[in-house]
Amino acid sequence: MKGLTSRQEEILNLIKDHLKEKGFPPTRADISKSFGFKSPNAAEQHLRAIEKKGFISILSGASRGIVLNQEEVGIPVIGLVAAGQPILTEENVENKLEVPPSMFKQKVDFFLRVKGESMKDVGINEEDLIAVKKSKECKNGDIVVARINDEVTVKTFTTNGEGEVILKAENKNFNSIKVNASEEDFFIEGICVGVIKRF
Amino acid sequence: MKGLTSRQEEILNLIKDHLKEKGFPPTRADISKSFGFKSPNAAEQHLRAIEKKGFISILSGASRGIVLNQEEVGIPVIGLVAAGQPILTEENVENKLEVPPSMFKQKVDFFLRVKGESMKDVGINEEDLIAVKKSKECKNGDIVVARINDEVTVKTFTTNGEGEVILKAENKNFNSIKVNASEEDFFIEGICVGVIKRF
DNA sequence: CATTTTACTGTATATAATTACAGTAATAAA
DNA sequence: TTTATTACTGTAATTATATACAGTAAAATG
Repeated sequence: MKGLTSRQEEILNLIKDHLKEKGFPPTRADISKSFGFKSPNAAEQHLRAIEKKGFISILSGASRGIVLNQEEVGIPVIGLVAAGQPILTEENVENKLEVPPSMFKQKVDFFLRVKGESMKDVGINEEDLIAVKKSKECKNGDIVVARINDEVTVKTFTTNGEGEVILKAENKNFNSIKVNASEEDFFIEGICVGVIKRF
Repeated sequence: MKGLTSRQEEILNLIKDHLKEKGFPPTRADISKSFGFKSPNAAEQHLRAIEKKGFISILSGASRGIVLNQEEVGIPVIGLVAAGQPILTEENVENKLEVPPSMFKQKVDFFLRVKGESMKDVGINEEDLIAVKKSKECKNGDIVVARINDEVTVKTFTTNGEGEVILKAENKNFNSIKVNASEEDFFIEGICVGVIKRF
Protein backbone atom coordinates (compact mmCIF):
# COMPACT_ATOMS: atom_id res chain seq x y z
CA MET A 1 0.00 0.00 0.00
CA LYS A 2 2.05 2.84 -1.36
CA GLY A 3 1.49 6.43 -0.36
CA LEU A 4 -0.93 8.71 -2.06
CA THR A 5 0.09 11.83 -3.94
CA SER A 6 -1.10 15.06 -2.38
CA ARG A 7 -3.81 15.41 -5.01
CA GLN A 8 -5.01 11.87 -4.39
CA GLU A 9 -5.07 12.56 -0.68
CA GLU A 10 -7.23 15.60 -1.31
CA ILE A 11 -9.64 13.45 -3.27
CA LEU A 12 -9.72 10.83 -0.53
CA ASN A 13 -10.41 13.51 2.05
CA LEU A 14 -13.23 14.85 -0.05
CA ILE A 15 -14.74 11.38 -0.13
CA LYS A 16 -14.44 11.09 3.65
CA ASP A 17 -15.96 14.53 4.16
CA HIS A 18 -18.81 13.78 1.79
CA LEU A 19 -19.50 10.55 3.64
CA LYS A 20 -19.48 12.29 6.97
CA GLU A 21 -21.60 15.23 5.95
CA LYS A 22 -24.09 13.71 3.54
CA GLY A 23 -24.02 10.10 4.62
CA PHE A 24 -23.09 8.57 1.27
CA PRO A 25 -20.14 8.69 -1.16
CA PRO A 26 -19.83 11.31 -3.92
CA THR A 27 -20.23 10.63 -7.63
CA ARG A 28 -17.51 11.35 -10.17
CA ALA A 29 -19.45 14.46 -11.07
CA ASP A 30 -19.58 15.56 -7.42
CA ILE A 31 -15.83 15.18 -7.13
CA SER A 32 -15.20 16.96 -10.41
CA LYS A 33 -17.45 19.81 -9.39
CA SER A 34 -15.74 20.46 -6.08
CA PHE A 35 -12.28 20.38 -7.62
CA GLY A 36 -13.30 22.27 -10.72
CA PHE A 37 -12.54 19.40 -13.09
CA LYS A 38 -14.22 19.82 -16.43
CA SER A 39 -14.44 16.11 -17.05
CA PRO A 40 -15.83 13.39 -14.80
CA ASN A 41 -13.06 11.24 -16.14
CA ALA A 42 -10.55 13.24 -14.10
CA ALA A 43 -12.28 12.01 -10.96
CA GLU A 44 -12.54 8.51 -12.38
CA GLN A 45 -8.80 8.32 -12.99
CA HIS A 46 -8.04 9.53 -9.48
CA LEU A 47 -10.38 6.98 -8.00
CA ARG A 48 -8.70 4.23 -9.98
CA ALA A 49 -5.29 5.36 -8.75
CA ILE A 50 -6.46 5.52 -5.14
CA GLU A 51 -8.03 2.08 -5.48
CA LYS A 52 -4.82 0.70 -6.97
CA LYS A 53 -2.97 1.92 -3.91
CA GLY A 54 -5.44 0.15 -1.70
CA PHE A 55 -7.19 3.00 0.07
CA ILE A 56 -10.62 2.47 -1.45
CA SER A 57 -12.59 -0.15 -3.31
CA ILE A 58 -14.77 0.71 -6.27
CA LEU A 59 -17.88 -1.39 -6.73
CA SER A 60 -18.41 -1.52 -10.45
CA GLY A 61 -21.85 -0.77 -11.75
CA ALA A 62 -23.10 0.68 -8.49
CA SER A 63 -23.66 4.40 -8.30
CA ARG A 64 -21.60 6.00 -5.54
CA GLY A 65 -19.97 2.60 -5.06
CA ILE A 66 -16.91 3.90 -3.30
CA VAL A 67 -15.93 2.01 -0.16
CA LEU A 68 -13.23 3.18 2.22
CA ASN A 69 -10.64 0.53 3.02
CA GLN A 70 -9.84 1.84 6.44
CA GLU A 71 -8.31 -0.38 9.01
CA GLU A 72 -10.21 -0.79 12.22
CA VAL A 73 -9.92 2.30 14.26
CA GLY A 74 -9.93 1.98 17.96
CA ILE A 75 -7.78 1.51 20.99
CA PRO A 76 -6.02 -1.83 21.35
CA VAL A 77 -7.00 -4.14 24.18
CA ILE A 78 -4.02 -6.04 25.60
CA GLY A 79 -4.56 -9.38 27.26
CA LEU A 80 -1.49 -11.16 28.43
CA VAL A 81 1.85 -9.58 27.72
CA ALA A 82 4.22 -12.13 26.28
CA ALA A 83 7.54 -12.21 28.13
CA GLY A 84 10.32 -10.24 26.50
CA GLN A 85 7.99 -8.23 24.31
CA PRO A 86 6.88 -4.64 24.40
CA ILE A 87 3.26 -4.24 25.48
CA LEU A 88 1.98 -2.81 22.22
CA THR A 89 3.04 -5.66 19.96
CA GLU A 90 0.62 -7.03 17.41
CA GLU A 91 0.56 -10.42 19.15
CA ASN A 92 -0.57 -8.95 22.44
CA VAL A 93 -3.56 -7.12 20.97
CA GLU A 94 -6.73 -9.08 21.69
CA ASN A 95 -9.09 -6.74 19.89
CA LYS A 96 -9.86 -3.06 19.58
CA LEU A 97 -12.32 -0.85 21.37
CA GLU A 98 -13.65 2.32 19.83
CA VAL A 99 -14.06 4.86 22.57
CA PRO A 100 -14.62 8.57 22.08
CA PRO A 101 -11.71 10.80 23.16
CA SER A 102 -13.94 12.45 25.76
CA MET A 103 -14.52 9.21 27.60
CA PHE A 104 -11.57 9.61 29.94
CA LYS A 105 -9.89 12.74 31.23
CA GLN A 106 -6.63 11.93 29.50
CA LYS A 107 -5.64 10.31 26.26
CA VAL A 108 -5.85 6.52 26.30
CA ASP A 109 -3.15 4.61 24.41
CA PHE A 110 -4.29 1.11 25.24
CA PHE A 111 -6.45 -1.00 27.50
CA LEU A 112 -4.93 -3.73 29.65
CA ARG A 113 -6.93 -6.66 30.94
CA VAL A 114 -6.14 -6.97 34.64
CA LYS A 115 -4.94 -10.25 36.13
CA GLY A 116 -5.29 -10.82 39.84
CA GLU A 117 -6.91 -8.94 42.69
CA SER A 118 -3.95 -6.95 43.95
CA MET A 119 -5.71 -3.62 43.28
CA LYS A 120 -9.08 -4.64 44.66
CA ASP A 121 -9.30 -1.82 47.23
CA VAL A 122 -9.29 0.87 44.55
CA GLY A 123 -11.97 -0.91 42.58
CA ILE A 124 -9.77 -2.71 40.08
CA ASN A 125 -10.53 -6.40 39.83
CA GLU A 126 -9.52 -9.37 37.75
CA GLU A 127 -10.65 -9.10 34.10
CA ASP A 128 -11.32 -5.37 34.33
CA LEU A 129 -9.91 -3.28 31.54
CA ILE A 130 -7.72 -0.45 32.68
CA ALA A 131 -7.29 2.52 30.38
CA VAL A 132 -3.61 3.36 30.16
CA LYS A 133 -1.84 6.44 28.95
CA LYS A 134 1.72 5.72 27.84
CA SER A 135 4.18 7.62 30.01
CA LYS A 136 7.58 7.17 31.57
CA GLU A 137 6.89 9.85 34.12
CA CYS A 138 4.51 9.55 37.02
CA LYS A 139 3.91 11.03 40.42
CA ASN A 140 3.24 9.64 43.89
CA GLY A 141 -0.16 8.06 44.14
CA ASP A 142 -0.57 7.35 40.43
CA ILE A 143 -1.74 3.89 39.54
CA VAL A 144 0.87 2.71 37.08
CA VAL A 145 1.60 -0.10 34.69
CA ALA A 146 5.19 -1.01 35.47
CA ARG A 147 7.64 -3.56 34.24
CA ILE A 148 10.07 -5.24 36.58
CA ASN A 149 12.46 -7.80 35.19
CA ASP A 150 10.22 -8.39 32.23
CA GLU A 151 7.04 -8.78 34.20
CA VAL A 152 4.14 -6.38 33.80
CA THR A 153 2.27 -5.32 36.92
CA VAL A 154 -0.33 -2.75 37.97
CA LYS A 155 0.32 -0.98 41.28
CA THR A 156 0.23 2.38 43.02
CA PHE A 157 3.47 4.28 42.58
CA THR A 158 5.37 5.96 45.41
CA THR A 159 8.95 7.13 45.62
CA ASN A 160 11.03 8.95 48.22
CA GLY A 161 12.91 10.73 45.47
CA GLU A 162 16.16 8.93 46.27
CA GLY A 163 15.83 6.12 43.78
CA GLU A 164 13.70 4.01 46.09
CA VAL A 165 10.41 3.12 44.51
CA ILE A 166 7.55 1.32 46.20
CA LEU A 167 4.86 -0.29 44.11
CA LYS A 168 1.98 -0.65 46.48
CA ALA A 169 -0.68 -3.33 46.14
CA GLU A 170 -4.11 -2.02 47.07
CA ASN A 171 -5.17 -5.19 48.85
CA LYS A 172 -4.02 -6.21 52.32
CA ASN A 173 -3.47 -9.79 51.19
CA PHE A 174 -0.84 -8.74 48.72
CA ASN A 175 2.65 -7.52 49.40
CA SER A 176 3.94 -4.30 48.03
CA ILE A 177 7.10 -4.36 45.96
CA LYS A 178 10.19 -2.37 46.82
CA VAL A 179 12.25 -1.65 43.73
CA ASN A 180 15.84 -0.64 43.58
CA ALA A 181 15.70 1.20 40.30
CA SER A 182 19.44 1.21 39.81
CA GLU A 183 19.84 -2.53 40.26
CA GLU A 184 16.75 -3.96 38.68
CA ASP A 185 15.38 -3.75 35.20
CA PHE A 186 12.51 -1.42 36.00
CA PHE A 187 10.46 1.11 34.12
CA ILE A 188 7.04 2.67 33.91
CA GLU A 189 4.95 1.71 30.91
CA GLY A 190 2.09 4.05 31.59
CA ILE A 191 -0.44 5.59 33.94
CA CYS A 192 -3.90 4.23 34.58
CA VAL A 193 -6.43 6.91 33.69
CA GLY A 194 -9.58 4.85 33.96
CA VAL A 195 -11.23 1.49 34.37
CA ILE A 196 -13.95 -0.34 32.48
CA LYS A 197 -15.81 -3.19 34.15
CA ARG A 198 -18.20 -5.41 32.27
CA PHE A 199 -20.68 -7.57 34.13
CA MET B 1 -43.19 12.07 14.20
CA LYS B 2 -45.72 9.27 14.15
CA GLY B 3 -44.78 5.64 14.46
CA LEU B 4 -43.84 3.48 11.55
CA THR B 5 -45.81 0.43 10.46
CA SER B 6 -43.99 -2.85 10.85
CA ARG B 7 -43.33 -3.02 7.13
CA GLN B 8 -41.94 0.51 7.10
CA GLU B 9 -39.75 -0.36 10.05
CA GLU B 10 -38.40 -3.33 8.12
CA ILE B 11 -37.56 -1.03 5.23
CA LEU B 12 -35.86 1.44 7.57
CA ASN B 13 -33.84 -1.36 9.12
CA LEU B 14 -32.79 -2.52 5.69
CA ILE B 15 -31.54 0.98 4.93
CA LYS B 16 -29.59 1.04 8.20
CA ASP B 17 -28.11 -2.39 7.54
CA HIS B 18 -27.17 -1.46 4.00
CA LEU B 19 -25.47 1.68 5.27
CA LYS B 20 -23.60 -0.25 7.89
CA GLU B 21 -22.51 -3.09 5.68
CA LYS B 22 -21.86 -1.40 2.36
CA GLY B 23 -21.24 2.14 3.47
CA PHE B 24 -23.91 3.83 1.38
CA PRO B 25 -27.70 3.77 1.12
CA PRO B 26 -29.61 1.31 -1.09
CA THR B 27 -31.41 2.18 -4.31
CA ARG B 28 -35.12 1.57 -4.83
CA ALA B 29 -34.12 -1.46 -6.85
CA ASP B 30 -31.91 -2.76 -4.02
CA ILE B 31 -34.79 -2.46 -1.57
CA SER B 32 -37.24 -4.08 -3.97
CA LYS B 33 -34.87 -6.93 -4.60
CA SER B 34 -34.33 -7.78 -0.95
CA PHE B 35 -38.05 -7.69 -0.19
CA GLY B 36 -39.05 -9.39 -3.41
CA PHE B 37 -41.02 -6.43 -4.71
CA LYS B 38 -41.63 -6.66 -8.41
CA SER B 39 -41.75 -2.93 -8.86
CA PRO B 40 -39.26 -0.30 -7.72
CA ASN B 41 -42.25 1.87 -7.06
CA ALA B 42 -43.13 -0.26 -4.03
CA ALA B 43 -39.87 0.83 -2.45
CA GLU B 44 -40.42 4.41 -3.57
CA GLN B 45 -43.81 4.56 -1.87
CA HIS B 46 -42.42 3.16 1.34
CA LEU B 47 -39.59 5.68 1.33
CA ARG B 48 -42.07 8.50 0.85
CA ALA B 49 -44.14 7.24 3.76
CA ILE B 50 -41.09 6.92 6.00
CA GLU B 51 -39.97 10.40 5.00
CA LYS B 52 -43.42 11.80 5.72
CA LYS B 53 -43.17 10.38 9.23
CA GLY B 54 -39.85 12.09 9.68
CA PHE B 55 -37.44 9.18 9.92
CA ILE B 56 -35.52 9.84 6.73
CA SER B 57 -34.96 12.60 4.20
CA ILE B 58 -34.92 11.92 0.49
CA LEU B 59 -32.62 14.11 -1.57
CA SER B 60 -34.37 14.43 -4.89
CA GLY B 61 -32.33 13.78 -7.98
CA ALA B 62 -29.45 12.21 -6.13
CA SER B 63 -28.94 8.49 -6.49
CA ARG B 64 -29.04 6.73 -3.14
CA GLY B 65 -29.99 10.06 -1.63
CA ILE B 66 -31.51 8.63 1.51
CA VAL B 67 -30.44 10.34 4.73
CA LEU B 68 -31.28 9.01 8.17
CA ASN B 69 -32.86 11.62 10.43
CA GLN B 70 -31.59 10.29 13.69
CA GLU B 71 -29.85 12.43 16.22
CA GLU B 72 -28.76 9.55 18.47
CA VAL B 73 -25.97 11.50 20.09
CA GLY B 74 -25.15 8.95 22.71
CA ILE B 75 -26.16 7.44 25.98
CA PRO B 76 -27.39 9.84 28.66
CA VAL B 77 -25.38 10.30 31.83
CA ILE B 78 -27.59 10.81 34.88
CA GLY B 79 -26.26 12.73 37.85
CA LEU B 80 -28.65 13.27 40.68
CA VAL B 81 -32.17 12.00 40.28
CA ALA B 82 -34.63 14.68 41.31
CA ALA B 83 -37.21 13.41 43.80
CA GLY B 84 -40.51 12.37 42.31
CA GLN B 85 -39.16 12.14 38.79
CA PRO B 86 -38.39 9.23 36.54
CA ILE B 87 -34.68 8.66 36.04
CA LEU B 88 -34.60 9.39 32.35
CA THR B 89 -36.05 12.87 32.47
CA GLU B 90 -34.44 15.64 30.51
CA GLU B 91 -33.52 17.51 33.69
CA ASN B 92 -31.58 14.59 35.12
CA VAL B 93 -29.37 14.20 32.05
CA GLU B 94 -25.97 15.73 32.72
CA ASN B 95 -24.51 15.01 29.32
CA LYS B 96 -24.22 12.21 26.83
CA LEU B 97 -21.53 9.65 26.21
CA GLU B 98 -21.06 8.01 22.86
CA VAL B 99 -20.02 4.43 23.44
CA PRO B 100 -20.01 1.66 20.87
CA PRO B 101 -22.64 -1.05 21.40
CA SER B 102 -19.89 -3.64 21.81
CA MET B 103 -18.43 -1.89 24.82
CA PHE B 104 -20.54 -3.82 27.32
CA LYS B 105 -22.04 -7.27 27.10
CA GLN B 106 -25.56 -5.95 27.22
CA LYS B 107 -27.36 -2.94 25.89
CA VAL B 108 -26.79 0.20 27.96
CA ASP B 109 -29.76 2.55 28.37
CA PHE B 110 -28.09 5.11 30.60
CA PHE B 111 -25.15 5.82 32.85
CA LEU B 112 -25.67 6.76 36.49
CA ARG B 113 -23.10 8.68 38.49
CA VAL B 114 -22.67 6.83 41.77
CA LYS B 115 -23.06 8.61 45.10
CA GLY B 116 -21.53 7.09 48.23
CA GLU B 117 -19.29 4.13 48.88
CA SER B 118 -21.89 1.49 49.67
CA MET B 119 -20.75 -0.75 46.79
CA LYS B 120 -17.03 -0.32 47.38
CA ASP B 121 -16.28 -4.03 47.75
CA VAL B 122 -17.37 -4.81 44.20
CA GLY B 123 -15.29 -1.99 42.83
CA ILE B 124 -17.98 0.65 42.54
CA ASN B 125 -16.97 3.92 44.14
CA GLU B 126 -18.31 7.45 44.48
CA GLU B 127 -18.36 9.33 41.14
CA ASP B 128 -18.01 6.18 39.06
CA LEU B 129 -20.41 5.84 36.17
CA ILE B 130 -22.39 2.65 36.17
CA ALA B 131 -23.78 1.42 32.89
CA VAL B 132 -27.43 0.48 33.39
CA LYS B 133 -29.75 -1.59 31.30
CA LYS B 134 -33.41 -0.73 31.92
CA SER B 135 -35.23 -3.74 33.30
CA LYS B 136 -37.94 -4.57 35.80
CA GLU B 137 -36.72 -8.13 36.09
CA CYS B 138 -33.56 -9.22 37.80
CA LYS B 139 -32.07 -12.27 39.46
CA ASN B 140 -30.25 -12.94 42.71
CA GLY B 141 -26.80 -11.43 42.72
CA ASP B 142 -27.49 -8.77 40.11
CA ILE B 143 -26.34 -5.29 40.95
CA VAL B 144 -29.46 -3.23 40.49
CA VAL B 145 -30.62 0.34 40.41
CA ALA B 146 -33.71 0.31 42.60
CA ARG B 147 -36.16 2.88 43.81
CA ILE B 148 -37.58 2.72 47.31
CA ASN B 149 -40.05 5.36 48.37
CA ASP B 150 -38.79 7.70 45.69
CA GLU B 151 -35.12 7.28 46.46
CA VAL B 152 -32.72 5.79 43.95
CA THR B 153 -30.09 3.37 45.21
CA VAL B 154 -27.54 0.93 43.81
CA LYS B 155 -27.30 -2.43 45.61
CA THR B 156 -26.98 -6.16 45.10
CA PHE B 157 -30.36 -7.81 44.71
CA THR B 158 -31.45 -10.94 46.55
CA THR B 159 -34.89 -12.39 47.18
CA ASN B 160 -36.21 -15.53 48.82
CA GLY B 161 -39.00 -15.68 46.28
CA GLU B 162 -41.68 -14.94 48.87
CA GLY B 163 -41.88 -11.19 48.41
CA GLU B 164 -38.96 -10.52 50.71
CA VAL B 165 -36.24 -8.58 48.97
CA ILE B 166 -32.85 -7.73 50.41
CA LEU B 167 -30.80 -4.98 48.85
CA LYS B 168 -27.29 -5.70 50.00
CA ALA B 169 -24.64 -3.04 50.37
CA GLU B 170 -21.22 -4.31 49.34
CA ASN B 171 -19.38 -2.54 52.15
CA LYS B 172 -19.28 -3.69 55.75
CA ASN B 173 -19.83 -0.13 56.99
CA PHE B 174 -23.20 0.07 55.30
CA ASN B 175 -26.39 -1.67 56.24
CA SER B 176 -28.34 -3.69 53.80
CA ILE B 177 -31.98 -2.83 53.19
CA LYS B 178 -34.82 -5.25 53.71
CA VAL B 179 -37.78 -4.36 51.55
CA ASN B 180 -41.31 -5.49 51.96
CA ALA B 181 -42.38 -5.19 48.37
CA SER B 182 -46.05 -5.29 49.14
CA GLU B 183 -45.93 -2.48 51.68
CA GLU B 184 -43.35 -0.14 50.29
CA ASP B 185 -43.16 1.71 47.04
CA PHE B 186 -40.41 -0.37 45.51
CA PHE B 187 -39.30 -1.25 42.03
CA ILE B 188 -36.27 -2.08 39.94
CA GLU B 189 -35.14 0.60 37.51
CA GLY B 190 -32.42 -1.44 35.87
CA ILE B 191 -29.46 -3.76 36.06
CA CYS B 192 -25.85 -2.65 36.25
CA VAL B 193 -23.99 -4.13 33.31
CA GLY B 194 -20.73 -2.26 33.68
CA VAL B 195 -18.72 0.46 35.35
CA ILE B 196 -16.57 3.27 34.07
CA LYS B 197 -14.01 4.89 36.37
CA ARG B 198 -12.11 8.00 35.42
CA PHE B 199 -8.98 8.99 37.29
C1' DC C 1 -69.90 3.57 5.52
C1' DA C 2 -66.92 6.65 3.06
C1' DT C 3 -62.23 7.82 3.03
C1' DT C 4 -57.56 7.43 3.86
C1' DT C 5 -53.60 4.75 4.45
C1' DT C 6 -50.95 0.79 3.51
C1' DA C 7 -48.93 -2.27 0.40
C1' DC C 8 -48.14 -3.45 -3.49
C1' DT C 9 -47.88 -4.60 -9.55
C1' DG C 10 -46.63 -2.83 -13.98
C1' DT C 11 -44.91 0.39 -17.33
C1' DA C 12 -42.35 4.12 -18.87
C1' DT C 13 -39.13 7.89 -19.05
C1' DA C 14 -35.93 11.44 -17.92
C1' DT C 15 -31.84 11.96 -15.84
C1' DA C 16 -27.99 10.48 -12.87
C1' DA C 17 -23.88 8.06 -13.00
C1' DT C 18 -20.43 4.88 -14.52
C1' DT C 19 -17.22 4.05 -17.62
C1' DA C 20 -14.94 3.38 -22.09
C1' DC C 21 -12.13 5.73 -25.61
C1' DA C 22 -9.16 9.39 -27.52
C1' DG C 23 -6.26 12.89 -26.40
C1' DT C 24 -2.57 16.55 -24.06
C1' DA C 25 1.13 17.79 -21.06
C1' DA C 26 4.07 17.77 -17.06
C1' DT C 27 6.63 15.09 -13.90
C1' DA C 28 8.79 10.95 -11.83
C1' DA C 29 10.96 6.57 -12.25
C1' DA C 30 13.80 2.96 -14.53
C1' DT D 1 16.29 8.51 -22.34
C1' DT D 2 12.52 5.75 -22.66
C1' DT D 3 8.64 4.57 -19.99
C1' DA D 4 5.34 4.93 -16.50
C1' DT D 5 2.73 7.84 -13.62
C1' DT D 6 0.19 11.88 -12.59
C1' DA D 7 -3.19 15.07 -13.80
C1' DC D 8 -6.10 16.45 -16.43
C1' DT D 9 -9.85 17.88 -21.12
C1' DG D 10 -13.56 16.28 -24.08
C1' DT D 11 -17.00 13.18 -25.93
C1' DA D 12 -20.07 9.58 -25.85
C1' DA D 13 -22.36 5.28 -24.82
C1' DT D 14 -24.43 2.29 -21.68
C1' DT D 15 -26.43 1.31 -17.58
C1' DA D 16 -28.20 2.62 -13.11
C1' DT D 17 -31.57 5.12 -10.75
C1' DA D 18 -35.24 8.17 -9.53
C1' DT D 19 -39.60 9.02 -10.22
C1' DA D 20 -44.05 9.92 -12.56
C1' DC D 21 -48.48 7.76 -13.85
C1' DA D 22 -52.09 4.18 -13.85
C1' DG D 23 -53.86 0.63 -11.41
C1' DT D 24 -55.50 -3.26 -7.58
C1' DA D 25 -56.74 -4.73 -3.05
C1' DA D 26 -56.79 -5.06 1.85
C1' DA D 27 -56.75 -2.80 6.23
C1' DA D 28 -57.17 1.11 9.16
C1' DT D 29 -59.42 5.34 10.30
C1' DG D 30 -62.89 8.76 10.95
